[in-house]
Amino acid sequence: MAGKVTIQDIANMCQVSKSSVSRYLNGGYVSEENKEKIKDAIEKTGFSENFFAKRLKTKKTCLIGIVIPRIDSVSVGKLLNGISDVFDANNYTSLIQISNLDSKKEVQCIQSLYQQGVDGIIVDSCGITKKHIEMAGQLDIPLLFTGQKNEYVNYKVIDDYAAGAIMGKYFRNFKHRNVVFLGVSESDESVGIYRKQGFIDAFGDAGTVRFVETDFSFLAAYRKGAEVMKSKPTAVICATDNIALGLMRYFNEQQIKVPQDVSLAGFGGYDISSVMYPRLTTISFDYTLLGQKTALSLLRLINGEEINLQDEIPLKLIERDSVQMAVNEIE
Amino acid sequence: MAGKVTIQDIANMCQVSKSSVSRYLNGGYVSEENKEKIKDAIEKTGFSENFFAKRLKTKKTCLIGIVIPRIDSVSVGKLLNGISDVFDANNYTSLIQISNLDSKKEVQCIQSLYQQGVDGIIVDSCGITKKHIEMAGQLDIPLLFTGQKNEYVNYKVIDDYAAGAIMGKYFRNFKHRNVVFLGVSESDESVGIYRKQGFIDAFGDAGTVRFVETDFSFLAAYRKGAEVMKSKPTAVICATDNIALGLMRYFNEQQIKVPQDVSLAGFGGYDISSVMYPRLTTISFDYTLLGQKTALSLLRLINGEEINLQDEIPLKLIERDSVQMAVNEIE
DNA sequence: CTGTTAGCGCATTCAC
DNA sequence: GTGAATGCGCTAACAG
Repeated sequence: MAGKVTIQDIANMCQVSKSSVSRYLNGGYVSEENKEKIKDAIEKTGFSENFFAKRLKTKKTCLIGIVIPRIDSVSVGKLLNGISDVFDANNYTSLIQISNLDSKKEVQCIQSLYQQGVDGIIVDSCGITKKHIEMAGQLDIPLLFTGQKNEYVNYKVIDDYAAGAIMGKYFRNFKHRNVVFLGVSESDESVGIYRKQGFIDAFGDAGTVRFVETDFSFLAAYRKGAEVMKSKPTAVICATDNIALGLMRYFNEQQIKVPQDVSLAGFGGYDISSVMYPRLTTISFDYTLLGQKTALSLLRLINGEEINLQDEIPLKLIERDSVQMAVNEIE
Repeated sequence: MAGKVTIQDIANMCQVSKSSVSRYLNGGYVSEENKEKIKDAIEKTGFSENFFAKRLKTKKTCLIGIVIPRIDSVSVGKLLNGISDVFDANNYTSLIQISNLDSKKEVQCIQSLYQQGVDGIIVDSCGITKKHIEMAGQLDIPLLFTGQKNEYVNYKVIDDYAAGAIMGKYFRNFKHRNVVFLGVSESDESVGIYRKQGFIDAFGDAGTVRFVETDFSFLAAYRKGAEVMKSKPTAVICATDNIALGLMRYFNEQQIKVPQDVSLAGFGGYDISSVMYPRLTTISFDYTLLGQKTALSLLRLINGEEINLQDEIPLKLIERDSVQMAVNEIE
């Protein structure tokens, strides 16, 4: 029965004009006396304002669009948590659309969100194409990317190159000379290129890095086990914790001991990596913080302010039990 | 620059009235000639209708509210996937709110969603309180619960009792006589009561079932390891795969072999359970299907149709490597 | 401090 | 078939 009462109704009840009610609602000048009356009437009727009318009038929709690649991913979950922390606090509601890791669908989602009248859009992208850049230029609302970066658009990302570099230096110091980097396709620039390249550059001439390509799933990594071990590496660095987990299963089956027979490391710092056995050494990304910063930045953009693209998210190497000093063969 | 063009603008361009444009948009009578002109104008300008104005006018918002307990959970992710399958296909957009496993917040989310003018709400609840029931009665839009059930509200759930029963029968047949059920608090009726009770009833007088309480996190389960093993059970049944995973870490550390020393099983059928070593025997729930059915049911409710509460989701026991026949001590 | 007035963009009578 | 007129519920000048 609620929901049908309008500000006109409560204006009538209080013998005031609806302007006064509107002012009451929006913090304008209203006499104490009327304030009381209006407050009572609102409580009694259970009145709630009509968002559509309000938005139609004010142009500010207080709606944010978010495009994510998939929903069932730990990192996306944390990112979303961070984002909603900020938007909840600022009275924005978010419309979430799922691109299913499809770049084309991603563009469609942006379109659809735009049509819904959102004030701005966050895109957790899996690959920025020319089409994305084109849209970013055409739309009259701000677009902010995360997950991937590109010089022609606004973005807020993890510093994947730096993360790779930390890991590269770590394994170099641990005297590993023959390692495998189990990574993903370069179509995902962040993980496929920057993260890998950071590792390679920092590892430098310490030894050889062989690259094996897989995707983000447990299963694919598990299946790559034999190929990974072909070169008898002393360590395997996986582009994500998930990948490490899949490989771990292969190791278990083959009775390959971690870290005695081979060291293993990942990226991500998911909860799961601390509950595996052995616990996985990894670089943790604070996706929740990334989400918060991304949301904050979008808000700035919406208000016409500038944002700082270089404001990076802290990275932390979490040393656990899956890596040991290499026992180098006599050469 | 797009987004500002209204039906009035394109009406002017075509020398027709905006009524005609509106008719064109909504499939009313328009002459072929005008149809063409309007179509061209729309394409040229990139016109898109203002959702708020439309919704203000038509009352149908085509918006659905969804309340979930957390975002970073596999089951919630799958559920959401199923839900969005259906809503995407029916041109509904969803507003998602996160309750953080807090019953009070859940009610607030429902309120907030209602105020946003959604046509209906799906609540993936972690506990239905009197407040929930009260709201369900007051609101003039349909409310559909999932995750938890209650005789006073509409719901669509997994049959947790049946799932527990399948597991109970399984362990009974496998001759286990001294087992531990590592479950969660009864405040979560579905998992805490029905799932457990189903197990106990089906296991029956085959032996003793000791109950140990934990929460849904890996870590808590890991910490309960010692308490779980105190009674030297031949099998541990965990209320979720996550819980099994946490316990597994304890077993690994303690050199307790699964399934040789103790059998282990979970509920959920998450991907992760197939990549653990040993692979976890579990009961898989099709959360995606549940999501689809839930969404479909809400649509029916919105259209004033009846829904079938008893239409259950299929359950499947997935036998893998973590359970073996009990080697019973001579008695 | 308050009421009156005028739209926001659209769908929908109702005459033509 | 089409256009003019009306109002959805609300905010924002504007004069009082």
